[in-house]
Amino acid sequence: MENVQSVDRAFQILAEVADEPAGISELSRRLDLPTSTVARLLGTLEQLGAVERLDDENGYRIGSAVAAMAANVDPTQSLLAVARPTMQDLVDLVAEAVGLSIPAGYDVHYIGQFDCANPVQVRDWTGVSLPMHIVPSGLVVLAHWPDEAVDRYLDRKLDRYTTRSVIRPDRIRARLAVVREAGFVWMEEEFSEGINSVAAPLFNQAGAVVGAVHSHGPSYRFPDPTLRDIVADRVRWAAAEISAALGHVG
Amino acid sequence: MENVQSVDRAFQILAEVADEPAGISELSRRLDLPTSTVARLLGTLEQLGAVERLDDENGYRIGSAVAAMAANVDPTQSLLAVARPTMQDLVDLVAEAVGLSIPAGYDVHYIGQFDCANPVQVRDWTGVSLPMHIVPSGLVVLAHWPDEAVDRYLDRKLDRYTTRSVIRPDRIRARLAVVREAGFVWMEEEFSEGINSVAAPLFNQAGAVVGAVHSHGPSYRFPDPTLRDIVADRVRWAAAEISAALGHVG
DNA sequence: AACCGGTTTCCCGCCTGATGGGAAGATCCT
DNA sequence: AGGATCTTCCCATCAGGCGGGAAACCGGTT
Repeated sequence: MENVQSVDRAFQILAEVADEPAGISELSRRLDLPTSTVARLLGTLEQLGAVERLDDENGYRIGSAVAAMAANVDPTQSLLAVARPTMQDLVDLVAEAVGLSIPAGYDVHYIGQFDCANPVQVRDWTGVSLPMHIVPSGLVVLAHWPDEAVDRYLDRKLDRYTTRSVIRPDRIRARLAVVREAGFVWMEEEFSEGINSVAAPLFNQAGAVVGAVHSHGPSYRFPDPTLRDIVADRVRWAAAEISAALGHVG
Repeated sequence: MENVQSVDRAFQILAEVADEPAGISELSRRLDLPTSTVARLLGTLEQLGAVERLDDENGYRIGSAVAAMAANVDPTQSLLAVARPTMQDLVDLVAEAVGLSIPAGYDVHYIGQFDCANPVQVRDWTGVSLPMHIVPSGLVVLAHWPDEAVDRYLDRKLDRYTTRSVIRPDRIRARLAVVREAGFVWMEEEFSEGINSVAAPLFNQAGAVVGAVHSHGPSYRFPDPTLRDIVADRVRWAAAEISAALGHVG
């Protein structure tokens, strides 16, 4: 399939400008296009509201028309798209599969997974929903809910998935306090025999928890006892990175 | 300034698809373009990730690449862009100036105003920040904060702006309960002599309050006593509309 | 199986309109 | 004032976008 050159180039420019604002000549250098071409395309994009001129210095930034269109994107896809680059980095950093999930009622819903190169790996849980107290992705979400909401969650029958599942409300509460403090949590074979997992929470611009990043692998090799803290740190780093991309500060 | 035709058309398509998903021939009819042209442009947009094919039926929806780029838009601009069409409708419905604000610490920050045709109008407050208890935009935000946060807010010196300003914590608390119930609030000359205002809260996809819509006008004519409830209803409608565009459900 | 209205995909010759070089203008340093 | 670096404008050239139309495709109906 052939592409329309000018549209292709317009989006190259848009992507570049979205990444960080720039002027005509800088873009022309970065994309290796004639300045006049970049100027013309930018002019068109500006008139469409896809880019806006910076008021202080000269240059362009991504415009509000893009935001207006993005409002109609499926929020799940949107989160995935924002998270993708960081998730891919994380796969390399922890050398195990990493996944993304969002809260859905009393469950966490797995919306994406990025696998590692290792031939032995945990199956892809994308599309599956699980109770929050059973998986670390759920626990980190729960840890940032208001007390009343947590009360409501715990005031129901809590399923056990393995012999190691923690289902006593008071013990879960104690865990939540620890999680809030640490910013991540490890869970070992509490959801399924043979799988360990670690997760950290994602926050949006308003400071609300909107999902979680996790990494999981077969318990015989994950986590390597000497790397336990390092892996957790990297997952937490990825979560912070994605939160920042969502507009979260601090 | 001349525009690049193909880029222009690509964005027409994108805007149309963002508004609601559609197939090639439908778009070609709506935009009055040859189907082959629409097909070619859509093909390019698809490859760029700007649109995605619907999996069930045939047709396209807005793609995640747009969301990824939109992540870097200034959130203020983004909210304004999403709200703009509704705000403009609201101006016509209430025949007074309407404005948009976001919470910023203990203040609300006015980020945009749309004026009415009337020659006598309230000045544009864009860029100004005011304490939450002084303006209805603030009160509706406060009404949806967790109790602890409200406690912290009220446990400070609360400024008075006019003789009618309400600054007693217990009276503010009582108001918040009413606001939570009603979904809007009127305030008359509590911020400035001669200005009345009504506001309703905006919620995002996660259900958190992210701002407010208000309408304000000179107290000698606004609100018309017989239209008081109707105006409030319309402001509430606009807020619901914008919240829906932000992904809020219910 | 053959038909049919709707779709999407593909092809290709035409000529528009995008392209890019270069000049002129603007802006900012030193 | 001069030079460096940017943006804006102009214009001849021809690449490449254009659109008509044919072919393939897809469900539903007889």
